Amino acid sequence: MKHVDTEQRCKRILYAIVESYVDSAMPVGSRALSQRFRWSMSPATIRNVMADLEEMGLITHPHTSAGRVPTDKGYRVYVGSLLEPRHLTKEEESLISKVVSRRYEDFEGLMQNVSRAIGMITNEVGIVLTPRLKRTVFKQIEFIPMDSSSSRVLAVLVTGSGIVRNSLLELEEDLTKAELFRMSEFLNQELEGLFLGDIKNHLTRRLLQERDSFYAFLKKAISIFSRPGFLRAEDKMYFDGTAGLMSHPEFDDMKRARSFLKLFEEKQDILDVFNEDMEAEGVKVHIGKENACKHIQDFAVVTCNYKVKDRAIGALGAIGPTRMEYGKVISAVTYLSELLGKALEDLG
Amino acid sequence: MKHVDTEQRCKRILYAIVESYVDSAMPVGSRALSQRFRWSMSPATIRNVMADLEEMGLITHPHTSAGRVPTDKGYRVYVGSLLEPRHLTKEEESLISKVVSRRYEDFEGLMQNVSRAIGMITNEVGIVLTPRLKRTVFKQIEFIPMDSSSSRVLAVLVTGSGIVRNSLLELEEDLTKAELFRMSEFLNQELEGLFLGDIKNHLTRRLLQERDSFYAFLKKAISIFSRPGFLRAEDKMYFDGTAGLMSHPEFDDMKRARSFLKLFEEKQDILDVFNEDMEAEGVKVHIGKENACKHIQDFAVVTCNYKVKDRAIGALGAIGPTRMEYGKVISAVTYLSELLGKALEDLG
DNA sequence: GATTAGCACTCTAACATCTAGAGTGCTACT
DNA sequence: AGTAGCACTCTAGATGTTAGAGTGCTAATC
Repeated sequence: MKHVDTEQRCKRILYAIVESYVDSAMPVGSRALSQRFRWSMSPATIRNVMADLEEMGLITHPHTSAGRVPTDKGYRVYVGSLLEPRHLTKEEESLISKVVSRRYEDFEGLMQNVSRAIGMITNEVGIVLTPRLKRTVFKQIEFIPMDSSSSRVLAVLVTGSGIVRNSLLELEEDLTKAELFRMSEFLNQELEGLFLGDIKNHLTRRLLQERDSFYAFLKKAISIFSRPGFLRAEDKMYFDGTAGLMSHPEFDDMKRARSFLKLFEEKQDILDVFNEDMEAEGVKVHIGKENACKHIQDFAVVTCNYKVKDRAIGALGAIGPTRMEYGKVISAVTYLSELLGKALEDLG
Repeated sequence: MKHVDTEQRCKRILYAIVESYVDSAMPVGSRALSQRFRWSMSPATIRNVMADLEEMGLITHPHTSAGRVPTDKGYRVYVGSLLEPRHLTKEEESLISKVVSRRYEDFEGLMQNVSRAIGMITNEVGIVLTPRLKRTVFKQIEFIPMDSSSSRVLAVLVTGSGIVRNSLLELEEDLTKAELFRMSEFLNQELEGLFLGDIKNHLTRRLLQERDSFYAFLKKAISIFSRPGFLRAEDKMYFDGTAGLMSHPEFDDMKRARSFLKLFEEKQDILDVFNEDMEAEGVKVHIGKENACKHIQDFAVVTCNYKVKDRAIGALGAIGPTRMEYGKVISAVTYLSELLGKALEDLG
């Protein structure tokens, strides 16, 4: 008997529906699909399969006589088990290397350009989060007194990834210039190569072994690193491609366009998704209702962390309508996370 | 005879047309206007005046039987001679002080919040340019060697407005730590209070008076300030309110929305307008075709410079459809330019 | 039993037609 | 000069119609 594996066929058809819908944004009918398979199945057969898929909740009807559209769950299956991995084409890679010059001038520019590259390749909005300070390694710290009394001091912190962070300290206890100098010398020697997130613990452990005058000195050091906002608050997010996204037909409805743009003004919702994903390995995809935040539930988010010296220190990705070219987006995000990691390593 | 000054009447009617159209986005008819004037003029009279205004090029018809709409020129007359200055309401001021806390934490946040405040008050996109470095005064410079050989040095420049600018220098000539220290000491004493833009000239003048070993030293100092990108390239632009803007009916056409968003991705066109206006005094308004850049010709831009110690150092403003509440926008932009100036002075 | 052809049915998008109403410009009257 | 009246124009919205794409079901076929 010529009995084809029905499960196999279901998959092929779901695959075709997603691809076709992603491509054209039009509901997919049985006839068109049959053509796509070079008439190896009749429209009627396909209709039967479609009815099954609908039963399973993988596709829907907008209305009785329209074609089928994938549901969030449908996309999920597509991404999870149907989509074969692909790589970027040579053209895409060369486009990226044109936008993200290996020889970056400044840190901000690098972030901006990576987000732009993602946006350009995927036609969705590209997003890059700055490295979490706590996950980068300490390299150097210097104190610059801003007035004669040394009560206002500018701390300049340099990390292994070449990030430079300024922080204005208003010190209650007066420190003489000499003391400040001693402080930086001590810290630079003591903390070399430590992760910024581990510094406070390290110093506290050190404290337990010491006493006398050095004890007070260490206390001061710890208080500096304990200042609120000294290591935090650098959750900066770069994004690019909002204009390009407006060409998608899903934004013909202004209300959606507006709520989408609002995401980028409030930022927090997006940051939450990326921060959460930073822990896990590799590419993560959140489709529609899978998102915890309800403002994002109309959209899909693809994220990936990027690493320096095998340690995940930040995240990047893309966001757009659930109807997106997942294959392309995933490969772009993967590629650029590696690129960014390497770029930051060079800088270190 | 009861003959009213016709010029006066023209003005009143143009004024009413603009106000009404700005408010409702609907072409204004003679009947509605007559009502607005409590029937002190008949629709027919108003029609005659309207015909005159159209002759003068201040208003137009979208089509034969539609009401009138102001032209760019009409808005220009309205802004130039009809609009009486207004101030922000108490509510608006308190909204601003909620968004822009007088006690800002960081420079970036201040910029971001000012642009947000403009956006929220005006319902257009608020824009703030960072202070031009060259126009701020020198306060302090320090050099931090990044490796033992001192060939890579991080220069930290602090200005009078509290801006801190980092710049990684790759020095060809090796400078010993001692030399670097001498250099910063010398510069800090020599340049105190100078505008950054004047530094190179100042040092060069100084050079002519000196000779011997100090000559070479000065040469090195000059070369540092001559590095491309050391004082430039900080043309950063903050903006906020793109989401709010999408509620304007003029963006129902996605193509316009897209071209508008593109302005903020390319940035340069907007920067040009603001940079140009920074020289002139007070608020500047560019309406539609008045803009040199053709991508902006569908929109209106309101700009104002902001000052620290009576010197214009940066610019801020708003951008939106030509149909905007010019009175409100102008007062918001004025108010916030003063606020920002003061905030930066406090920081200095 | 799996697949397909055929058919009746449904729904939408696109087009054409019509109408009410708002607005105009002109002319003649006050 | 200002106004009322009137014929005319144009659009937005309502209504009606149709072609086409798509479905689901049943019966025939492999």
